[in-house]
Amino acid sequence: MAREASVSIATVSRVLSGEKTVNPEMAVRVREAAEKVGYRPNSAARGLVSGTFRTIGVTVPDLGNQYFQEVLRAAVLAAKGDGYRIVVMDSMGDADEEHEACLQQVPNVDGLILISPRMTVSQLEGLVETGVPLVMVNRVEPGFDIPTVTSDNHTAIGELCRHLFSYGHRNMVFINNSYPSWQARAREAAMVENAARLGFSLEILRAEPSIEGGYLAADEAVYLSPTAVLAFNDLMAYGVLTRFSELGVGVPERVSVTGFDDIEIARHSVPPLTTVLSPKAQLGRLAWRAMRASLSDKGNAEVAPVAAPVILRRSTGPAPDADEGNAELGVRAR
Amino acid sequence: MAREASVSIATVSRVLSGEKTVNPEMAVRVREAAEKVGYRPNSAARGLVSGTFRTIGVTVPDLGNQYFQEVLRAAVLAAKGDGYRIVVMDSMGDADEEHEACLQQVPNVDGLILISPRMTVSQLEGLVETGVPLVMVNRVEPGFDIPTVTSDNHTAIGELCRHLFSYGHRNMVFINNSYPSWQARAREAAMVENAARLGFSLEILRAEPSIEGGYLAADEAVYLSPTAVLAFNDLMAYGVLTRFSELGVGVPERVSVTGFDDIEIARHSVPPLTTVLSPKAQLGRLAWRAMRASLSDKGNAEVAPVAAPVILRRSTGPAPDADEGNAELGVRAR
DNA sequence: GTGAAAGCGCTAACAT
DNA sequence: ATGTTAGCGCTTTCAC
Repeated sequence: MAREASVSIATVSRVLSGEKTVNPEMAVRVREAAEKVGYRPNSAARGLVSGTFRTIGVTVPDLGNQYFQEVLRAAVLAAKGDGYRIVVMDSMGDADEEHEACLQQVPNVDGLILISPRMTVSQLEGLVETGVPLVMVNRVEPGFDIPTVTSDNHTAIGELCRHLFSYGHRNMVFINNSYPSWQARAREAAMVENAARLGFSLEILRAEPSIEGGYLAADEAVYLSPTAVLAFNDLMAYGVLTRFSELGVGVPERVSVTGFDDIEIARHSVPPLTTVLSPKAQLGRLAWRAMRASLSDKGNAEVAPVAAPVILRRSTGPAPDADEGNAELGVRAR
Repeated sequence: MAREASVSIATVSRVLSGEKTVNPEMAVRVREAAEKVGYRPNSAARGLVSGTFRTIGVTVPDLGNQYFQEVLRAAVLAAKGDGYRIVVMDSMGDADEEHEACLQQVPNVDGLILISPRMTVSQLEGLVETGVPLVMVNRVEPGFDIPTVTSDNHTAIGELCRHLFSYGHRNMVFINNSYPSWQARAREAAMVENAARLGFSLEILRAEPSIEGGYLAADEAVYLSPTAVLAFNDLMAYGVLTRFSELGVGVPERVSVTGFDDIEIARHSVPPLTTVLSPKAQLGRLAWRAMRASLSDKGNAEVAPVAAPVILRRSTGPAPDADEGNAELGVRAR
């Protein structure tokens, strides 16, 4: 390729890196030659010398959960807009795997976005020490100076509880993520707080954050005879719905059910799920924006939590044998 | 790091590449030093000189579809077993994007696995010309000497049609993937063939391969008043189910519905979905096996299609006003 | 504006 | 068994 256009390799490099200091007609010649030979710069070599890869790595705990997929997609799109590529790593929920994959990527990327990371604090410390720019999504870790983007679990759960409470619900079960993620802790704390403040009884269960997890937990939940079951996420809520349908437990006549995230399935369940709209696309975009800021070395601005509105659908209704009360908070949606 | 253990960098390289020709106690010293300094070999540099990256790239058209996610996961696991890493690219259904992403990865990977690739034949040709080892999943392209792994659509659809036919169904609608993928063509051809052979009337619709796509196509389908609706995949079938539930169309009393793939959602829909179990994990494993064979330069063994059994659940039943006939083919499952 | 040359962090000969 | 050295394909000074 160097001599296909009869120029030096330095010039080729300049042309393909888009430097303006090249004779235009020579640039054209180079580009044509490149096209002809099918030449593509080797990005490994390029990264080796320039120390920049125009690539950033992202970890997610579960690619099978559409929630992460949507956050991811927004991040990919935003990054692409700035000429960056994203490579994805599915940690499959394993902290060590996640940590190891990150470490492995470090020399090949300009930065790492950790979505709902599960690695331990000391593993996280190790990552920070490599000096790679980091952005965290859905996890707040005090003491770390890492740009962080989250959604406002606290307000959302407050709204959800008020909604159910105003419908007369006084016995609720919260099926939390069995993995002690930051989100799990945050939501559980908010639930406990609301139970105390509003005055309703609350039981907490734990299950795998998947359809099957919710399905399996539903029997235990129904045994506690609540009038409302709140699940950690939509997948679990969906599993609960399925099991309730099998058990003949009417939703929402006998038990109201809520999810979290508002993924596609929430709109399409029977009945459609009342849930919290986690602004997935916005989280993804903000994550990229934070990363871009880190790369260009702007200060690590701590971003405020993104608002997460409650979406009312038909899986929630008045508690059996209760006054209706003032039940219309939030937005009715399909 | 070179002198942290007071050895030459070559020795470090040898130790970390696991060569046995090193003095054990020196190896230990090196490993300890590496641990201490937090040293990790730069895989870009390593790949640059050795020409091998222990990494392979995989493209999928839609990470949001659990189907692809499961194939992927199996491939990742299998590859990891051989010390290979996998990086994922989501082409978001766009052929050009897919092609471009592949080209970009070529200098950084040892091979590429294309899952349900959508790029044109000439784009595929371009990829082949780079000389990168390729494996295709779910697409057969005559004239290309690319190892290919597929599932047996033809037999599966035959079985599905026989099942419905024996239940008395004579008017079927097939909602195909609107994107003309190889799978779409293969399944449509099989449907047409079965309609002709068994003698039932068949209408073909097209829709986006997603829940929403099926949801939207359901109205059109019901307008054709079939007794059975077969969807290209489970996502679409699920959307059909949702819409039918809204429209008050009883499943399976009035219309039977089937999907394809057997992803988690198929077990958990109301009613649970009769579908074709596409052996996702097996496809992923075989893809990796084929890649490994390519890398070690075994001949490109064309693999036989993987069997895809029909799973009978409650979304299919006797056609209205029809004799039951001999309806029990396949396996009843939860 | 362009070419020559140094070197990014490694591995693979080749020496010792 | 270990150290020395030549590049892998690029970008980036530094001359011209």
